Amino acid sequence: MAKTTKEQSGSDSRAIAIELSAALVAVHDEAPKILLVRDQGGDSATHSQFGLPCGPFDPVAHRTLEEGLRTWVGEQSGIQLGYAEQLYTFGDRFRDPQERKGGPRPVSVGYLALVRQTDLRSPENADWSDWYRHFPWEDWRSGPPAIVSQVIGSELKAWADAPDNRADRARRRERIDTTFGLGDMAWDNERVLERYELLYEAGLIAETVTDGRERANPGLVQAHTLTGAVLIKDHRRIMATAMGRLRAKIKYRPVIFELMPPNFTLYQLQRAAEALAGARLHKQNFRRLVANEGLVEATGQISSQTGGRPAELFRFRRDVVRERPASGVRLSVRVKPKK
Amino acid sequence: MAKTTKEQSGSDSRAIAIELSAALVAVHDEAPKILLVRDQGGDSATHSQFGLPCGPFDPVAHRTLEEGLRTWVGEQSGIQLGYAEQLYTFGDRFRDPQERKGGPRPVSVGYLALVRQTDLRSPENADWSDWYRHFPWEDWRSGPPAIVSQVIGSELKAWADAPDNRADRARRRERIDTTFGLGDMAWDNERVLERYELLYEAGLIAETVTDGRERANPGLVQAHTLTGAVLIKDHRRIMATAMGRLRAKIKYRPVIFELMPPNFTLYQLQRAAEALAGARLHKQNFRRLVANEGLVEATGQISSQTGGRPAELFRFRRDVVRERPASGVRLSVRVKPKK
DNA sequence: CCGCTTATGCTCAAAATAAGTATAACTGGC
DNA sequence: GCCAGTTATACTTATTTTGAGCATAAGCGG
Repeated sequence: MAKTTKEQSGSDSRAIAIELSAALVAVHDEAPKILLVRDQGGDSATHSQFGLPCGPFDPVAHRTLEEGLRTWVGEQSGIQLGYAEQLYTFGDRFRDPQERKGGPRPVSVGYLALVRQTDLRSPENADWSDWYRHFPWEDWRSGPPAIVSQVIGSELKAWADAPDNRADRARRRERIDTTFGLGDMAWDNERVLERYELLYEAGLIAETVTDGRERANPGLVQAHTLTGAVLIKDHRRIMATAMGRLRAKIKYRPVIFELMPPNFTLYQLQRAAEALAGARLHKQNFRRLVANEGLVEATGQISSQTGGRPAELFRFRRDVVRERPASGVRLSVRVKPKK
Repeated sequence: MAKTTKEQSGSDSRAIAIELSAALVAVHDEAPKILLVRDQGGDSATHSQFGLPCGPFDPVAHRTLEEGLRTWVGEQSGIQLGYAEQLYTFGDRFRDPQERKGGPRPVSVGYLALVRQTDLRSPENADWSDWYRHFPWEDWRSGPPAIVSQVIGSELKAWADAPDNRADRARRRERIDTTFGLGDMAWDNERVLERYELLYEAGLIAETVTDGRERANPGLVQAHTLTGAVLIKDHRRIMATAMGRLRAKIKYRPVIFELMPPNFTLYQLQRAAEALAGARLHKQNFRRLVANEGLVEATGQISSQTGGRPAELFRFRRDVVRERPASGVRLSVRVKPKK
């Protein structure tokens, strides 16, 4: 063959490799889950063995990018994807440490996919991991997470005070306030990626180190273990993108039903919404909203698994997609815990 | 070199070429504009010579995808991009007719970029073209466009009636109603891509033919000239994606100011919003909205170019990005023309 | 000064939202 | 069987946001 070993191993600096990667999201036991697969050999740089299901795009076998993605996910997890949407294409230099060793430039097309509770098996070499294990600062369901006030807050302040230039310090402080909802700013649950990137720049998560960036604050070695479980390569960034997109999307499209079983109580639905949003919702208003939008219809069946008064089971009204294309679960996020 | 001619010319069926393409949008004279560049040689399949500025991604020269895009746009149009965001990555087989002749699989990362009126020069080999020349059915500023009622409506009906299967016919009718806002459905100005794709499938636009798909209705040869000006390859699809995204985004992020000069009257701002949205807005409510959101501040200057009472000039308040990160020009689209 | 145009301030009703109160219907413990 | 605890569901109330329009202000050309 004309192909040289050099090219096959991808050490041609002009080489590009397109990878397809998927953030598979499900909700189980009131917790949002993401599917991780064990990487063969692991990524010595991040000390992580887990990453998102992914594989190279094959222009011969794959008619579309999405088809390729479905194939890889099926192969690696045994799951036949339902809902999937393209998220973002990641192409920054050195996304993958392998590139420094002469590997090809890795360009990754990331997808968000939603998996129904009922399709939730744990396949070989794959596991459903709690979202918030990787982003502990994103879960505000029982008030401001401890990690924000205890670790992130003070360490970010140190980072903000580091520059010699007064204006730079002000800019950093401002950015911290907006992304983390400090001062008189409100916490915006959609800014997942911005928060991740801020922590990255501030050197508060493990990826900063493994990517060979200068650490802002050298005293933080174990802080990494506090700031969430790491994935290989930049997969945690992809995950942050997926999370932000999903939190935004459930507000204006009825995608949350892609995660629910066929029949559910309104409270189960609310729990799922809360799990994704990372915040509590007002129960009565939530059900009024869902009802008024015509998103669900009663089945007549009753569930007595609730622990209190039995609840009626509902199902998603597929018609709404037709009737009111732009409906979703607009949630008024309440950040303060119930007293 | 180990590279074979075969590989260099890209006729290896496993080859992939990443292209970066940009939809540069501006507003001028109350019309939305998009920058088109002349393609060397033209695209014989579509009989179009124009397309979006684009170029191959170079993993050596380009540190990020966006950087590569900025380089190409600068080279082809002389414009230094300001605001730019990634849109979507297009990778379907045969996006580019060249692929049938053994060319590499073209994967294109599309961007939406906003250009300020003041930066609006017409560069060599490039031209600002009216959006609605390519999507005549999208402009509802003076009521339902003639093309929808006269051509598209009836032709789509024919397409819907074509299948033998009753259920298929119903599905098609339903889809037409939702995407084009017929029946009791409302016109949703964001569904630009869905409308484009429906017309594509129905064989009502030139791309259907050039892509080698079966034509649903062979009597439509000149209808193509009615259904908007074509671009090379799938660039009109990228443009539809950009348009839809922009229409959605101005409602919740203050991106519209990326298109405005530093100082403007509120009516100029409204005109720009209307040009993008393709619909008229209620004037008093628009200014109340903009004022209440704190998006603008008065400059004290007065413009007497208005043709009536002089208007005060305003400027964008950059602070809002900090204070209210999620604000935009929420526009209640009024589709019916003023009587 | 008149008729035309656009700017701007203000009102008013309808709808949507946020935050409750009140009551209903189940469970388990005794 | 009754009570405390738990969840479900109906309804109320105040506030805010929207959609639509009236009225007046301030320029222009004649």
